[in-house]
Amino acid sequence: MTSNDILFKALSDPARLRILDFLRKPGSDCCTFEGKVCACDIERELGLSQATISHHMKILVAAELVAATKLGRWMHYTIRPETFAATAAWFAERAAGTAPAPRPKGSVAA
Amino acid sequence: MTSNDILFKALSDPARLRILDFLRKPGSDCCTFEGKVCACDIERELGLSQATISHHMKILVAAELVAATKLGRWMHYTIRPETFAATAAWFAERAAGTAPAPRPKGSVAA
DNA sequence: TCTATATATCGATAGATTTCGATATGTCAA
DNA sequence: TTGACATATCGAAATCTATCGATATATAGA
Repeated sequence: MTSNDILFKALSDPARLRILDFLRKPGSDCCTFEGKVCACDIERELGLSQATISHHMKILVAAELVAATKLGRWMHYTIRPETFAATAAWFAERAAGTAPAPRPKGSVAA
Repeated sequence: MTSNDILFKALSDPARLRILDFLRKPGSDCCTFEGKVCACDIERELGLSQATISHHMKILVAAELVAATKLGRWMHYTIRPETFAATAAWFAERAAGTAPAPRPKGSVAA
């Protein structure tokens, strides 16, 4: 599996897309603080079991879409903008029809 | 299923990613003509059965990643750059951390 | 240390997905 | 119309995935 395979597999589940959306605009309940969202918030937002949320977060972190930091008992999650930016470039490249190998540097249309 | 779900599911299979790559830089064999690739070329390139390729192409077309045109007995496939551009914007939006709803028009960082 | 809480892991199950061979459909050329 | 070829669809097998309850691990507080 390439890292692209891992990335797109991570994005290919509706629950995980909802999690990414929630990380962008979390509510002001519970442990959420300064855009850092804890797992229990996500669990309540999605209505899935704790085990399932833990599983999804592991996949999102492995795909480098989300960063995880442990604060005491809580895990706090945030979007990783670099990965989104790199993926935006991947799509922009293909939208522009340019081949990946023989491209002059700096020409990514992102 | 939203159209994003369909799109990301279409991208979440290694065989389909290889097909998208091949559509960008097809060889000069067989029916390939002016960047239009026929199903038999893809079949030979990937080493999968004809039924499997047909299945994958259906998914890529449904996700609007690929356009299909029938020429006589042959199906010719091409990348749909609009979809890649729109998806690039989707990622760029999230890389920039902007929310989708209350955003002034024209501020997408793509 | 003991208890409560937050998250991770395990094992199982239901449902989805990939893949194939077989067959159907559609199109061109005799 | 008939035969050959390209692609689509069908039905089945194997594998993968999402989900859960149960349990383990880790941390904070008493």
